[in-house]
Amino acid sequence: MVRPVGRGATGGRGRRGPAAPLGAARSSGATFEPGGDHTIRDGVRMTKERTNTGRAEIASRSEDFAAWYNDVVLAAELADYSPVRGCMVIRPYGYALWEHMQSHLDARLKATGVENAYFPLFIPESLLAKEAEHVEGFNPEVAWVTQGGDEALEERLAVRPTSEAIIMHMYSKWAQSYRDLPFLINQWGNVVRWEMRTRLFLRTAEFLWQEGHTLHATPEEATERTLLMLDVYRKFVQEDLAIPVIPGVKTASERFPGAAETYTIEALMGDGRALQAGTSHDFGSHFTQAFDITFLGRDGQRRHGYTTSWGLSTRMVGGIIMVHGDEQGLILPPKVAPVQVVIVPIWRSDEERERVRAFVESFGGALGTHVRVRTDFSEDKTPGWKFNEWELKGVPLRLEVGPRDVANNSVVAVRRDNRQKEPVGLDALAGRVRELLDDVQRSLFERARAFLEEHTFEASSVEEMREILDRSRGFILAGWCGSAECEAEVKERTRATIRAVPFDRGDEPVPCVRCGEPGRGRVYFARAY
RNA sequence: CGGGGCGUGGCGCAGUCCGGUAGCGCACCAAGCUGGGGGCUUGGUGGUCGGAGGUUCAAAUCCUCUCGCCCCGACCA
Repeated sequence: MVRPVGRGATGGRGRRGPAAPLGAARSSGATFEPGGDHTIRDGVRMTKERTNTGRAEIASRSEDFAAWYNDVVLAAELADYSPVRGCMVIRPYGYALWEHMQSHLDARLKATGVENAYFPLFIPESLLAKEAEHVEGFNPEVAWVTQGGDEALEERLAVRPTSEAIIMHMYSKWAQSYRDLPFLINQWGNVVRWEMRTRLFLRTAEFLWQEGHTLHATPEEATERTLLMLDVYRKFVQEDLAIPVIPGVKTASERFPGAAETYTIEALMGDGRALQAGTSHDFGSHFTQAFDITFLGRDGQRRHGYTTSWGLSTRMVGGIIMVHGDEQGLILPPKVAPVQVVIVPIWRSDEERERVRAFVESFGGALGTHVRVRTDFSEDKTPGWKFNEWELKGVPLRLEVGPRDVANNSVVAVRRDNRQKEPVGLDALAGRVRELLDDVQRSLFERARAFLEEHTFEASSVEEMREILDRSRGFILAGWCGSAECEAEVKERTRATIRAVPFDRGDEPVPCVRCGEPGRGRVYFARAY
């Protein structure tokens, strides 16, 4: 819900006038915040005498994170609700962000030898049903096509919830000899999962992602691939999206249907809830057995191959919003920001405007060859309005250019993450812009890393976990004996799940938070999206 | 699937209890003044009140049915 500004909303920016009388609260109710006071955000009613500035206002991040998130997505024009239940429209600004994410990730995937291809959206039921755990896992959320035109189909078609089935089918056709292997194929596309409850970017019935599928001659090679791709994700998310992650293994209950092992990178959102940022699955020979994928080895023996798959979705757009955003709106990591630098010209008279325009043109073009620059010369908005608008949209760096700057042969640079202003002479502009963008990228990561560290706790009992989760959400490192019973019990009592069993948990025996039996090292628990 | 809320110009809402022929702010259009943190004035455009039935002289308002969306819980990238 996006409301006009000037209604005395809490935590708003740059608003004047007395606080408006309180109206009906948001229907959404309270959201709990780390260390927050659990207030319900007050929706505020319009009054006739109040003057509005007419700009979209967003909820306070600290008071109602969920409402803030929705408001930011809508107000920054990343996405909008569609007439189709559970499906959203990704708007140009949001799609541009996704495209930049794609190009960074795509390059990283290709650097490991992966090639892109495209497989059909429709998957015959008989194929989907071949791997038992796989069907069972996805059944509840599969959308089916039963009719084409006026004709009922002989076999119904699943709208892919994931593409293992169709790709394994093709792999069985293509795999002949060990000389053909490995198959390293990635697909950028959409999938459909009939979700009960949806949220913009975080969980929609249809979403965009990439899914990579590989086939190998040996289990070792498949495992190596699985871990390699997890590391590609880790680097992409940390270096390009500036989001620190915890890599690790999923427990059996959190494992992908049909996988022998599922690996994950887990990120921590600004409200202290965890988000799975990417997953990589080692299937062993589950799928090659089910789909009869065999090849002839060097020794003349026919044997089954080993497969992997790994995916990262538009959900990470939500991750960027929830990790970096602030009360003013989005903050985008420079590497993937659709607009990295926005130039806001300032003028009073027509004469000044033309002088400023000429000045901007004198350096804007050159700057634009290095970074993604947008100049906002629209005449119907004041500079102040533009400042707020582009901050809402998360542009990492703003250059203010007015008559004073023209006179000084300089501009005023303002970074989005901390709003620090500095004058920059034209001769140093290109270099300084690059430095500032790099520094914003770095600072965002550092800030997020500090947040993650400050919100990672140790607990030695379930009670203690509950206290921590009530007081200040985040990751909780705790001992776990390895049993599904204890895992389920903890979930039941705390709503926190095991997000990852870290690779570096050490050998120290630690008593299980629930039963006290020693397990190896500690695992990460959290309430998750 | 359970619980809650909401559908009235593009957006946000009032009006619904107590029927009388639709209103406010913003946005939008025009003009002028403005412009270094969400400007001001004046004048305008725009709505079969989610849909279908019904009651009535008269329905946004009352009755019945229906569709959709959002939020909160159980499942999931």
